Amino acid sequence: MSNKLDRYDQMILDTLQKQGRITNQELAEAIKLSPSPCLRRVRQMEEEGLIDGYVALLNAKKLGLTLMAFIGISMDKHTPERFEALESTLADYPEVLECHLITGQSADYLLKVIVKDMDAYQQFLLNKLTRIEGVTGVHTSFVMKSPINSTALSVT
Amino acid sequence: MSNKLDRYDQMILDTLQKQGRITNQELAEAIKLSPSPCLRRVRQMEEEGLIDGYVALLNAKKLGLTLMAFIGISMDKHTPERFEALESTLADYPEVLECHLITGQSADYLLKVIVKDMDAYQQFLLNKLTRIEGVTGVHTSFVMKSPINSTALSVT
DNA sequence: ATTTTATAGAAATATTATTCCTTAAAAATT
DNA sequence: AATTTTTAAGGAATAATATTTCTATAAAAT
Repeated sequence: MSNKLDRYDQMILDTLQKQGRITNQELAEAIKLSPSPCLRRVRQMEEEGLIDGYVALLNAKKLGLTLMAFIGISMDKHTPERFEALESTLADYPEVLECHLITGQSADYLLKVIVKDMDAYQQFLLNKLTRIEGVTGVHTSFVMKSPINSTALSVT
Repeated sequence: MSNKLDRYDQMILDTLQKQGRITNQELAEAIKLSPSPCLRRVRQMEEEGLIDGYVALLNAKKLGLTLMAFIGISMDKHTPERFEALESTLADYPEVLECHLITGQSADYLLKVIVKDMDAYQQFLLNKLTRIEGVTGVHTSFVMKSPINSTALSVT
């Protein structure tokens, strides 16, 4: 763990967050370093877990997934059993991209969900979400547009 | 646009959503196809825009970014000018990972924000968010934990 | 000033991507 | 049903890239 990121590391992370499949040679050129030390730095940050992984981002619309929603969920009891059961059930549903335990609302969880259309949403709600033990309330906010949708964190 | 994804395409997308930097040879092996047609398929889906791009996902905690929040924003007027001004202002703030225009709440926008700590959050709120023209209300939900946090869409 | 440590750069080698060509299978036409 | 057309797979050669190893250099510590 040789913490503290210098300029090179920051530029590497900035670049990889935008172009995850850039070649090491192009990356090295972009940050003005030769390929060997550039690759060494990348590998070390991967080792350290600073870089969690690499993923392809798909176009939801082109896949026919046109409806995104945020769903607030209220629970009857706030016991670990209830929470764990809900979390592991949701983990098996591909519609659920995110599940956050939150403060500050009547809701306990906030979900981000992507489905094909309103019909699929209804199915998800009726057949999956509301059938989970302990779920007492559900509040849906549909997404009309997402002017910002990034995965890039600030490394400075 | 030769739509309709066959099994090979689905497997490619599934794999690339998990391992965005897998080599073409390993990918080909994983889906039981030889490297040439495998690469052809990947390139075509990139061309079609089905694959939006590739990114490295960083570990927020290890970067010192320990606080995630969802923020509901209410606006005074629902005019295009107000919306555009807010959106372009927020686009310049690296703390803001997502911005969604939503239905179903008193809020008009839902933001996903990641900052270093509560102090940084307060700065963001006071110096940035609440200074934007037209913002009348702000409601924050802090994230305690995120048992599910994925970018992978279902391709079946 | 000298040793130690850390990191850059160069070059050789191994691996991978890419292109081009051939072949096979499926679809369409007669 | 046979033939043509289209589509996509597989193989092999080539180009590009990653990876390793070694050397040199610069910074830090003694």
